Amino acid sequence: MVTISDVAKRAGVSRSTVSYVFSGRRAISPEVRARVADAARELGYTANAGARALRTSQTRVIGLLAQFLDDEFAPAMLQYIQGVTDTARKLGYDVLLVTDPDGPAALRRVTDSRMVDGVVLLNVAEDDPRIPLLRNAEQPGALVGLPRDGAGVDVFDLDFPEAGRLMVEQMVEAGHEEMLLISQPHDVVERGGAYVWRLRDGCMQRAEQLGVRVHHSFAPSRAPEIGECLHDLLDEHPGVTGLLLNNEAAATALPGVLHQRGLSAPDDLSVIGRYSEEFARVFSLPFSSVESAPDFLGRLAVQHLVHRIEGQRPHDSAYIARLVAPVFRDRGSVGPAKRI
Amino acid sequence: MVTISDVAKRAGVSRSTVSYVFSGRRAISPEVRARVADAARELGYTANAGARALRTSQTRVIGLLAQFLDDEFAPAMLQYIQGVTDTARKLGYDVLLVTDPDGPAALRRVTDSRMVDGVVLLNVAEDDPRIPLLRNAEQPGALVGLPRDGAGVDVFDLDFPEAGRLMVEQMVEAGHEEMLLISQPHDVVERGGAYVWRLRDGCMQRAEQLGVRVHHSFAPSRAPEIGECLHDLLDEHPGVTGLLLNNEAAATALPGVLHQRGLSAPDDLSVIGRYSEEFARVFSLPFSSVESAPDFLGRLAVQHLVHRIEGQRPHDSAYIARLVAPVFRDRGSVGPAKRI
DNA sequence: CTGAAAGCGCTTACAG
DNA sequence: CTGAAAGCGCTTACAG
Repeated sequence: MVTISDVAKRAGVSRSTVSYVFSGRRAISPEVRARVADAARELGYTANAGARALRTSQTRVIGLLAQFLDDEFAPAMLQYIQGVTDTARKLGYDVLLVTDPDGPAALRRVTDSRMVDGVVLLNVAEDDPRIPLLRNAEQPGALVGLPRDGAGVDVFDLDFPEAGRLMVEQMVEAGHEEMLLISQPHDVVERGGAYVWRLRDGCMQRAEQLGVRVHHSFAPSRAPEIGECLHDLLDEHPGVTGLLLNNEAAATALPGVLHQRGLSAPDDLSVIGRYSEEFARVFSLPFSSVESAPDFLGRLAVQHLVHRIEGQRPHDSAYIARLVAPVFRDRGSVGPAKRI
Repeated sequence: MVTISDVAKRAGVSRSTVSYVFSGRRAISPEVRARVADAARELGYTANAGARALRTSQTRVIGLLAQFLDDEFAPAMLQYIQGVTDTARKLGYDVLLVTDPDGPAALRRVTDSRMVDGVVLLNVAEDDPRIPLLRNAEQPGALVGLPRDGAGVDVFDLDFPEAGRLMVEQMVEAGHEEMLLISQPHDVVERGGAYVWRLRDGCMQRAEQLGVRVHHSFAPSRAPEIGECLHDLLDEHPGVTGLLLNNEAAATALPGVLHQRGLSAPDDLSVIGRYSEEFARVFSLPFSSVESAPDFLGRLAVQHLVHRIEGQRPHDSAYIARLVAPVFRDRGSVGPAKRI
């Protein structure tokens, strides 16, 4: 292994000079600079990350705590992860991906041991047990997902109530008066997945204001159960003319279900989902949707986290809670209301 | 920040004793052990990862080099990543997820700086430029994917030629004589994605032996292009009674295409895909398939890597190249041959 | 413009 | 059974 001493010896300078050549924190004569650069290149020198971390208390690594839960849809999670890793790399950080089912233990491990300079939390629950730990950690934290108490961390999430309102408005504008909202499984709510009822409440509130009816149901997030459930729900609600989906698995299963029933959107039924453009593309989903912006949220979280890490924003300056406005993406699946 | 010195002071022992209590590498009297444990707990001590790495030359981190390429299907990649992270954690390792588009630079960065104890490479190309670098690195490496020259690293992959043969055999057994194999886009082959032609050659060879005909076509890996392409291919090959899919996007788009044409499997057309059980579940794919075993391959790679890291297998002892036998998963989409 | 030295927080051979 | 000391490879205040 080649160390800074090897480079110094070969270039005929001190170790500190080598260090300064790389950091640029000191004026170095052109000749010395060149000698050092040559020596480093010839020997293939790269600074030892552990030594540098020990000395500077900086690892240039961000911890990403993500879980692939049974009741959530893994491909949807992936997009947040991509947003985080891509942005981190652009800002010069690597990502430690921690998927340990015991989130609090994993968080403590990576922060206490100082493996990371900051942490991004995904799958945030309303009373997420990781948040108090993160608040007490010396590293800053950013969440994707809105908890009850986001003090001490920066929070980024989709404005789910607004997403719910938007869905209803789009349907009502097209003349619908009876809709069905299909949410994630109730397990997600029990686990503290607040986005489920936040979107639902937005729907219900707007529906009341506009004098229309929205039924609500939790539904499985796995195939094939979700398909059967969709059939049952359609049977139970013959008056429904519009479907609102806050459940990615339901969105992916719906084309097959409609086919089996000989229905199509928007001719027989209008549909609006809540998922990202990329998700729609990957799953060839033909439904209009409210954009969930996972890549954007991941990017925001990392950008603000790096700001705090690098001290542009002091550790205790005002914390952000930013709700991203949902955007409606029209794919033509909302038409006039028709009883099936 | 609480260090080993703080614990030593509080427990009234030397720093070395504290260290030995944690490592268990030395007999410690029960009283001292208890005092140290109490002090550590009270102060919330965790060893500094950078200091430990510097001293021991071990980080307990595995580098995972993965790319989300446009011409491959991201949700399929995810399963390899899950296999790797889950297994790593079970064996006591964290995972540094590196998705940098410049693979060689990223690999050099994480190995030369000693951020990781070993590396797993995904998206392995036939002449992957990362492999010579990995061979020269001091850390061991494991690949998921078969390169032309796997010397110096452990290699794990599905036995793709056998997968191709198996697909043909299953079809022929059901009476099919004219099939169409739909592969990943040609870009993947150009990039060195050897599995594409390995599976194809297996198909073709077995087809010749059995005296049947297999057409072949590259197809896009993105929606909606893949859907149109499937329509065109079915138009072009009216004599085909069996479809073989080595293209995940094609598998996910096919149900919609069949529906649009008023066809169903296996009544009108028999279908066999190449994807994992989990993938079939997530995308509700009704087609029989040859299992691609991403979780198993990820697990194997990590297990062998950790073996090398921990010295159970010396760095230069015989390298493994293990091809996992494909398994046929019958979902009932192969029936008697019928001209459409 | 450059160097010698201290010290970050650990682990482990050496000594008792 | 326990401690004092060396040293891993860096960076940076101190000194010139």
